[in-house]
Amino acid sequence: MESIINNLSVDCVIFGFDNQTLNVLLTKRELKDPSSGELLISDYTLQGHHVLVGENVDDAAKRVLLDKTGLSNIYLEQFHTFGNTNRLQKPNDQLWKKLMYPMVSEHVVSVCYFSLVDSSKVKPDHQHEYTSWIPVSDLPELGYDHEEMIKMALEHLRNKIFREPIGFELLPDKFTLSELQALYEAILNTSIDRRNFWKKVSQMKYVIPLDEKRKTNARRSSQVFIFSRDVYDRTKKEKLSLSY
Amino acid sequence: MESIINNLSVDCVIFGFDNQTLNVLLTKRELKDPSSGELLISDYTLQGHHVLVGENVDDAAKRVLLDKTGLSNIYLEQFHTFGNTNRLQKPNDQLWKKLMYPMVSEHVVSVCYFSLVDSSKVKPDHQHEYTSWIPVSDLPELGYDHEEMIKMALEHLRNKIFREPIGFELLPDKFTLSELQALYEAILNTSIDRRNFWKKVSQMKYVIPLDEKRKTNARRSSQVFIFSRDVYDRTKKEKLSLSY
DNA sequence: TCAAAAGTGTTGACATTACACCCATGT
DNA sequence: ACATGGGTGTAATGTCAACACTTTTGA
Repeated sequence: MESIINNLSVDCVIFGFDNQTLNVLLTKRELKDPSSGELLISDYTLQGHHVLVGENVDDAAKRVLLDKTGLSNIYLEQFHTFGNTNRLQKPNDQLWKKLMYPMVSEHVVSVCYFSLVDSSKVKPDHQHEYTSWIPVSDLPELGYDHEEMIKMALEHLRNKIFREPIGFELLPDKFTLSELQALYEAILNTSIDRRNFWKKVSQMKYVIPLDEKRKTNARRSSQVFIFSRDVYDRTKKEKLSLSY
Repeated sequence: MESIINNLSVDCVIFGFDNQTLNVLLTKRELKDPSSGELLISDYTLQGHHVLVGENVDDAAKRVLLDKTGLSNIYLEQFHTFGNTNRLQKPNDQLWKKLMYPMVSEHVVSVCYFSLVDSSKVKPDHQHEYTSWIPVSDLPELGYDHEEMIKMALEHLRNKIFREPIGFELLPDKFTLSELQALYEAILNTSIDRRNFWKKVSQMKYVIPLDEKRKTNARRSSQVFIFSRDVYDRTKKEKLSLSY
């Protein structure tokens, strides 16, 4: 086993979308008193781990993502580093540390990433008993400063989704406009006019209609689209060159 | 002297504006061969230091800022953490480390901040011989990954200045619209129509005209404005509540 | 046939851009 | 008097939000 860097960790806020709600992947943390069976700790945490000796911090995040979802090459972006000395000082966290990780530093700095995955691609064997998708609108009690992390990640996601086409990372390759709209509505926690949304998206040349229809729960079957990063990158460059 | 955390540092990209160009505060790093007098190292670095044991990372950045500019309570925002294992491996950096900081870790992770200051407020005694304002458009050779840091900080600044009133942090409390416009033009590296700029700014209720004029180099004397964060925060809240 | 979601078009409000013009004043 | 930057207005264009209407098809 490779050795860890004692005072340095990464945490990943992994977002997924299930056609209805925006979820985050959390792991249940439970601790029972061995004699009485009393539940001493019962809360949730993000997916995280210490950085290994000789490992790039970004690679540590990729490793955590691969370990917990079985996925690589997916959207992953560092958004903030949490470095307060008191971030591990809540009673639950102190108890957990004392019993499970006694040699870890008292001041662990955590570099935090957010990730967007098509949750249908997360392999079932990685969704084991302690890890599950939880709606961001209904967060349970969280360990450490992980609630703050999720809130901040969500804020980042909301800001970024206006300017960059990252929403598609949360959907299957092929999607309908209703699905895309439901995604935006879930992330922004608002409702969007269907017709204006259609108009806006149809102007985006990088959202490409296929010669394919799909029957959803609607009466009428709906057009299927894909997102093309190639087209996006090209049209984006044009835009930039025009503004100069 | 307090002890440092071996593998953790902060770096500050401190921006200043001198009515003409956007500058960054850099420190000259020189090393001469004691016998031959040959210049072994001659480049620049950002303002940085290791985090101290028991210190919040944000506080370390504030400390660096206070040490290097004499200022506190100024705009400071974390924007990225640089954690690659190879970030200190350039020949200059290895040589410098070997001679000056032999016991520091080979893998130092640096949390990077950007700061906006009114450069007229930076105390002269802090601008000692090795520290000076350098135009961002004409960067010298930089140590470590500090060029990448400055580039990324500038990118952040450019994105953020559209959405939040942070430009004012770079100006004296009282300013004219020409000064404000010159600032935007310097940051965005573009030219803005004077009349449209005026219109846009006069719609911002948090940019308040004073009963005061100032003679600049223009024939006519120009109106003086101040920025009110109070008004901004209040009108911002209204906006948010309307959008729901 | 009718309810429900897919798809299309029109309009007015508002913001952005590109200009033309006058004002005050130091040289 | 005139050049220079300060200050004001107006028309064209583009973007965004609100809303009416038609199409398809399962129940």
